[in-house]
Amino acid sequence: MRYRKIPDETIKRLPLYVRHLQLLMDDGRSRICSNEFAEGLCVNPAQVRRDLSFFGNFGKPGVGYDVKKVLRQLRNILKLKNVNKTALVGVGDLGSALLGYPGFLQLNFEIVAAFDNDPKKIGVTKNNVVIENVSKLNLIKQKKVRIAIIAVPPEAAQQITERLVEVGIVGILNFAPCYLTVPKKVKVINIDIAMDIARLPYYLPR
Amino acid sequence: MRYRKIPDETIKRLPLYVRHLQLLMDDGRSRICSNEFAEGLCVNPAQVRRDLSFFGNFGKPGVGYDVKKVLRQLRNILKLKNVNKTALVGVGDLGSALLGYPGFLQLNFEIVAAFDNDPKKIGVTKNNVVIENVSKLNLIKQKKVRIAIIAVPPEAAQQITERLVEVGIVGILNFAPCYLTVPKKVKVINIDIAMDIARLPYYLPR
DNA sequence: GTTTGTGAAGATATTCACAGCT
DNA sequence: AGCTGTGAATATCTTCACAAAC
Repeated sequence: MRYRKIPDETIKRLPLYVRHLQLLMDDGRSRICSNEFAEGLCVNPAQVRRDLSFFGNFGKPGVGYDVKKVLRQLRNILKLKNVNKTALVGVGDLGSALLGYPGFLQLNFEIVAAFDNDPKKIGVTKNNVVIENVSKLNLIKQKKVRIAIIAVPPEAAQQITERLVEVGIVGILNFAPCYLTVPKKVKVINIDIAMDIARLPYYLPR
Repeated sequence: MRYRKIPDETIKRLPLYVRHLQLLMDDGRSRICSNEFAEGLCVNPAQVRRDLSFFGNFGKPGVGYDVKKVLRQLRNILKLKNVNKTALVGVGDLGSALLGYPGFLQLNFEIVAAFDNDPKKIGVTKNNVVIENVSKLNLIKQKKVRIAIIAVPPEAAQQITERLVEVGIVGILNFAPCYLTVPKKVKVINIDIAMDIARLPYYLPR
């Protein structure tokens, strides 16, 4: 394998591979070939082989891939081996749902701090996390949290973002329906639910 | 303009254009050129022009685009002009949040039916919608609903999907962390929150 | 002068197809 | 024989750059 820039599209698929490998392992499978693996994920087998080959020669010709080994490698590449401490800003309906979302824990993410500006919510404990006033975002620095989830209204999102960057956040999962401006070192991933549903009618018949 | 298959990537951007045009209109702008429009969305101006040109000659050389006209056209293309009646299956934390999500109404989506299998929830009214037993999915047929949001655990998602297709659903927004198998006529859009956060640590420094 | 719409070029991503390893 | 890893071919998407429209 020679060095090449790893495509973003590859990185997007790796978590899917991790989840599927986890299922295979739970099923007691120890080996898998690219054909069967790809079929389970509805992707092209060559795609799987190329994606994996960016990171090393994980497979054995004539045999396939060792489920456990590839799983370990991918977790390592994605930096999911150690707990990723995460802060949540905005504990409305969506934020509350995210606080209890089991998918995060499965991937080794832990929400260790939550913030809101509603006096009625501050001090309340939800899913073992005490909701703090947004004025106390400094707690993020103390707790050395580097990842934040933004679930506030769009008007507030940019200001919150800037304060999050100040206290050391370098990765943001943004649920607010707006574009965030951040320094180059900070990575933002946007989840814009309304934008996704908005293109659904286009594809429908009649 | 000659006919060409419209790229999926273009369709993904149209809802963003709709939202931005809405903001411009609320600001009282009546015209906009591709340069300024693109800047507001952090995309390339040529991209905007090409995206729009797939659907007709919306702009005037030397002048730009008429905000109102393009907004109307895009809403038309995306089939957002009439109310899109939507059913929600699964009224847990996430489902509840979606029931109250203002972004849907802004785009002309209305959740007209909600289903769950928890006896404690059935009969309860949330956001003006009565939660029904999942055994009553037939209501979807009666109400002529064509779009559904799935917010159930992954184990239940495929079975629910099949029943939804039986009662006439042709578009699905799937929040369950799994791949759904559907007939060709049915369009599925997946929102997999855990998969999005799972690639965030990869991009972080150190 | 300004800005569109688009052919052509460039960039990126996917898939084929097969040499080479087990 | 079975399967990987990958060069080459293909497909898809983005951006440039400019003639034509206003």
